[in-house]
Amino acid sequence: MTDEPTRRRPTLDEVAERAGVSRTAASRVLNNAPNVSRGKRDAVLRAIKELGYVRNPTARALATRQAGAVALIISGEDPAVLADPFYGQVIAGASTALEETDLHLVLCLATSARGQTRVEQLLQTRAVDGVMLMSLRGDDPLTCLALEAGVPAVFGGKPLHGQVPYYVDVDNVRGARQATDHLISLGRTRIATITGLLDTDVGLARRRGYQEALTLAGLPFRAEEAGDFTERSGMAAMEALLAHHPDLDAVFAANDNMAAGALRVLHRAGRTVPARTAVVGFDGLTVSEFTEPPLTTVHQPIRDIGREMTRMLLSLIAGEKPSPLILPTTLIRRESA
Amino acid sequence: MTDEPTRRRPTLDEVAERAGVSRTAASRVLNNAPNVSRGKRDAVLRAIKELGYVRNPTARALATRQAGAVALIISGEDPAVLADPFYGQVIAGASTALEETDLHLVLCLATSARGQTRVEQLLQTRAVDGVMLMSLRGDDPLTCLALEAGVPAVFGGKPLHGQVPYYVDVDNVRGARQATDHLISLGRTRIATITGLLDTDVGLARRRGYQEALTLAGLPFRAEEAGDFTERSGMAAMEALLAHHPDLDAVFAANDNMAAGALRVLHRAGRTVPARTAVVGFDGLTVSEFTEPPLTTVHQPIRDIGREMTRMLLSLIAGEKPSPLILPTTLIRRESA
DNA sequence: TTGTAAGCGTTATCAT
DNA sequence: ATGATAACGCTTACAA
Repeated sequence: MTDEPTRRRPTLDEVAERAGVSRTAASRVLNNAPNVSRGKRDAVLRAIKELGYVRNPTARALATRQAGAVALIISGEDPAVLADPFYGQVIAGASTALEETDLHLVLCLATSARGQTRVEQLLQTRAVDGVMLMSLRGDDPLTCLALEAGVPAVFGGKPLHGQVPYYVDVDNVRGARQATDHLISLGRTRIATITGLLDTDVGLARRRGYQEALTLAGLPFRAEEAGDFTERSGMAAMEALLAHHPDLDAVFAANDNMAAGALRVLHRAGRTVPARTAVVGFDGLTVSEFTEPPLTTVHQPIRDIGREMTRMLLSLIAGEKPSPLILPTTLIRRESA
Repeated sequence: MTDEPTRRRPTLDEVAERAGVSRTAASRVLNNAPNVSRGKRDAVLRAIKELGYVRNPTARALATRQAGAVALIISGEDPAVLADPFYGQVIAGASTALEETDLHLVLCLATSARGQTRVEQLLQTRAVDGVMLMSLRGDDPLTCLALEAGVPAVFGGKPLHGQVPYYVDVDNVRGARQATDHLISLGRTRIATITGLLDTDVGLARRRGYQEALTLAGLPFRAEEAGDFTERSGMAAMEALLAHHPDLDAVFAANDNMAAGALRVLHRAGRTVPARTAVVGFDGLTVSEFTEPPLTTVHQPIRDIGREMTRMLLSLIAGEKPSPLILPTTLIRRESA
């Protein structure tokens, strides 16, 4: 019972010796290879138990040339991006998917010069068996770096420029149209939008969905203000919209955070929601249930995005050629529109 | 310019050969050891550049017996814990602190049986050089496992049972008292609380702070309802409180999420905030700025918690004996109380 | 300052 | 089925 604080842990050789077999045989048992007799297998298993052997993952990694880990790389201007609960969901999805395997998840924030550098090193040294990349901005050098590094890479959301072979995305254009169409079906005719970052595919796609819906409905009114997906930017954008277009009767915000910011501004401006101004968000985060009023929003299956990115990456690592995946969005009607 | 898809990468031996020195010398340059002549160093550096050498972290790890990574382990019932933006902040803090080093961050969710098992393996195989553990429940086996595994471990928040030598925490009792005292100073006398999980130290400590404040103020009124830190539980708790104590005039919720849930219920019940019922939360998450009305809350420096846990772990890994750290909380006055 | 040689703890190859 | 033997790519005494 008295465990030494740091006793050297047994090696496979010691297990083999104790079991009276070769190290090779012991290794075979560990990797449950077929070609090992019942007797020896049992002996090895017993020795492992008696010695409390655990295999050294690093040595294994060196010999197999597999890192035993994949990375989730989150880009952005600022570590504060993680304040967005969106990422937590992606991480949860990825993490759950990895539980089936024996791969670890390493998390990288490429949100500073130093962070970028470290990600580059990660890619070049092949410290992981594959990478998932999220929230890349338009000209993010990471896109190329990842592609050129030759490690399996899947993207969360299409990067803005260039083609990437493997990605998981949602149909942002369609989602934005669902949102806008809903507002139109409510009889709104002066619908504004708070866009996301316009140097990202999501930002652009959601704006396009908004524009298409209006065009198809033959509505001439247009009013756009750019945000950056944060609540604060949503407030600023809403203030600007109100200043320039006091006659607007609805707003489509490109995500829930910005919609929440917009709601505050509308409230302070004394404009009732939805009576005077209807609001629709995008994401379906928990926050959208607890704004006042609760937000009508376009739900995207965020956990699934993380899960599917991971599965796609595993498939890629296994040498397959998976197809890109587009997940569906659904409109959730609550009280804000 | 035509890079082969998978060309074998040069080894240190090849660099050494090219530079016309021993592998040992090359290794010394890499680890910028002092004992290597200017001339050889330059030659090695040049060879590295010409060959595009990057050192293999796995081999290095095997030789140095250091994994080159630390883990952040998040416990809980359900991967959904990550929906709480709280963790994103901790991760951001940890990640930023690690940028200074060459350690990677591996993220583990011990939120399922499988997840628990994998964490155990992580600990036993020493796949990381140290671990940070968060949100441990009262009898979480992880506490002991981590302690017994003999890997450097720092806890985020004191575990409920037993003593742990290294942890970073905030003064939850004091924070809760700040909140409750504030309500008292507002003239409220029938102050209820929505507690957090009562098998965690945070949950208990914040309840204690609430109780102490009332006792010191000589207020007899008590009304408690337990939540689990989620918005939904905050709603349920608020409903129960309203049912049993319709005369309450203030609520201290043990975190912002639950406070947000409470606000919704109060609103639906037609009780104005703060006029009829004042509300104070805890955390100071972004969400607290965008509830209606914005939440008065006890801010805790979440990013700093992540950062300090990391620093403490690094210090521990370096063989030092850091002292536990208690970070301060501050009351942020907004409109809800 | 420099290099030789011996690890680090596995897995993979190839006879037997 | 079995076991030597040679990788895997780096660090680190120890000796010169």
